[in-house]
Amino acid sequence: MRKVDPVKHERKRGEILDAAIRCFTRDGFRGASTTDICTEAGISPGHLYHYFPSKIAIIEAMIDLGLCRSAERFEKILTATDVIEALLADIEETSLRFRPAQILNLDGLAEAARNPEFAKIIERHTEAVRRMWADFLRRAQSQGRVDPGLDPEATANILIAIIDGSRAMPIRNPKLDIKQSTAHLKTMLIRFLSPPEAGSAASKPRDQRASRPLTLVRKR
Amino acid sequence: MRKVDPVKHERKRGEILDAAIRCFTRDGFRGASTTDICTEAGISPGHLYHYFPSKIAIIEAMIDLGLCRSAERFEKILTATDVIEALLADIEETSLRFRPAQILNLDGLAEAARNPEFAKIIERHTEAVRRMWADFLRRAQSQGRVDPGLDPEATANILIAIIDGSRAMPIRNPKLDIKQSTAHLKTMLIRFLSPPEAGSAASKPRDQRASRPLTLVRKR
DNA sequence: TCTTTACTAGAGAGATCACTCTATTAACAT
DNA sequence: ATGTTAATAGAGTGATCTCTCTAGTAAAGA
Repeated sequence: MRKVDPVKHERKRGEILDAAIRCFTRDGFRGASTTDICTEAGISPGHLYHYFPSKIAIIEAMIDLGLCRSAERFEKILTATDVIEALLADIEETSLRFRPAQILNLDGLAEAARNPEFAKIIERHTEAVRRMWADFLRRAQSQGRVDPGLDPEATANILIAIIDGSRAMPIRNPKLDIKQSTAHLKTMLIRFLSPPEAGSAASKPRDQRASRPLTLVRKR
Repeated sequence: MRKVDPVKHERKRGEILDAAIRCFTRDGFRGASTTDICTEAGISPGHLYHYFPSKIAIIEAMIDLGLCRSAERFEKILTATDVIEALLADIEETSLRFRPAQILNLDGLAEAARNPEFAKIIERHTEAVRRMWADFLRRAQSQGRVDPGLDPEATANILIAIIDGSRAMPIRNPKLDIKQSTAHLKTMLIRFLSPPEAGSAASKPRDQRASRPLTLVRKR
């Protein structure tokens, strides 16, 4: 009897999934057809359905993969000491510059808005991310980096909303000045999150004072 | 010879458009078919194409209508004296509570991300809204209500991003506490926008001091 | 070596989509 | 009253979509 080789099987599945991600990024969940995915992956329809039971299964696998990756990214962020710099670096790299993240994020949210199964996945993911941010905020609060008067969960919600919103920025304005936008986001976050003691001077110095004691995590 | 009655024609067009909006809200731009729209409007396909040359034309008309309505909403906001309260009232009513706005906004952005024609429309709209917010911010700055150190255009971009992000919040978390979220958004906006002089006290008093001199615009 | 089963191809079924074409009815101008 | 054209219906067209079915090939265990 011949047995299925799990390693080979998983590798092939991964290849198909990558092709599918390219297609979905290019044309959207509804715009990309299984035929497109087959062409992109260089396989036949029968072959595709040997690895995935349906189109929605491909999308779900893709979302799971995306969630894994964003969790990994988050772990990396968590090693940083400064919430604001960490968040900004993440926003600039992933939200403002990385097109697929912008598109798939929007597509996923739009789909979740009308597909209950999809919504479940997004809600679960959001919950996980919120918990991570809230934990981090709590830690930052106990270290005096973040205003202890802010509710961590609600603040995490707002941070997530800011990330979502920044993903829409380059779409709304393709000529967006990313450096300037990042700088303004930084100002906003510092003023929002800093403990009140740090906010007692004039506008510009206030920003500096709030961010100086924190380590930078710029990736480049 | 019989002439077309522009009033009657426009009224019928409007009815069909309303039906289309309901369909697009329910199923998305790609998910809603012309057959669905016909059923919803109670007309035949031939009839639909008597009023609109194509499906994309219906969507464009819908977006134009949305832009008109958001411009109207904005005019109303502009009559308010306080940016922050005005923005918050708008966010709470339109973004956090009004489902169609959440869905159609996401769908429109997702479509714009891959359809250049669509992108043009969204970009034009965004530009108009940004100009409105920037004007308002400038006025608020000259009145000492908003930190004059903030660049109005860049700040407007961020406000738009916040609005976009808040529209995703109820989708990411259907059990969202809207009151609490509005309160946190308010804290964030006050700390972000207030002139530096207002930010010299402790956390809670700071919020109060920044918001007290401004007139409230609560709709209810 | 031989059998079994995974791997792979591709035709095509059945549904659905955006849209067209033809035909009928109804309202206005003369 | 009558001709002209708008308003409306609905069958149908060709394209495309997801997914199935049959069948051939290759590899691993007996």
